[in-house]
Amino acid sequence: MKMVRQKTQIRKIENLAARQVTFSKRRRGLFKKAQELSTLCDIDLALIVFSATGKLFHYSPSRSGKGVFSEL
Amino acid sequence: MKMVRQKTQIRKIENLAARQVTFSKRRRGLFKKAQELSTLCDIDLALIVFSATGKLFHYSPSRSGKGVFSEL
DNA sequence: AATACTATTATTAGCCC
DNA sequence: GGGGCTAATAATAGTAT
Repeated sequence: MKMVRQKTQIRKIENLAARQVTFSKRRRGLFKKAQELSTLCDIDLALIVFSATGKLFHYSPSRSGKGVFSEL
Repeated sequence: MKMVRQKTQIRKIENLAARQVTFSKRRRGLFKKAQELSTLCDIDLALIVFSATGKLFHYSPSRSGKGVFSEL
C-alpha cells in the first residue's frame, strides 16, 4: 500500500466516485476556511456551493448574528 | 530572528494592521480554494466577501461561463 | 501596503474499514 | 455514503525588506 500522492492537478476529476469524495472533503475544508476568515478578520462573507446534483450547500456566517442573506 | 508560529487561535485579531494583513492573505487563499473546488468537482459556487470597510470582494466562478449570480 | 521568505501548521489524496 | 489514518502537498504566521 503505497501512499504516493500526485501533485494536485487542478482540473475536473473524471472518476465520479473520486470526484464526490473530493467534493465532500474539500467543501468541508472551504467552509472551515471561510468561517476562520470571518472570525479572525471580523468580516461578513457568504459562501454558496451547489453540488453537481443541484443540492445547495450554503453558508453565511455573521459577526452580528444575522446572516448576510438573511433577507432572502 | 525566531520564527515560532503559534498554533492559530480562531478569534478576532485585535491588532488592526495584523488583521488587515491576515485578511489579505487568507482572502486570497480562500478564493484559490473556492476556484479549485469548482474546477476539480465541476460545480458552481459563489463566494462573497465584505471587508471591514465595506468593500466588496466577490467571486462567482462558473463552469458554463455564466456566473451563478449573473442575473443580479 | 505589498512582496518575499520559510518554519511550521493545516489540508488533503489515497488508502482501509 | 462516511470516518479514520498517514504521508505528502499546500497554506500561512511571523519576520524582513
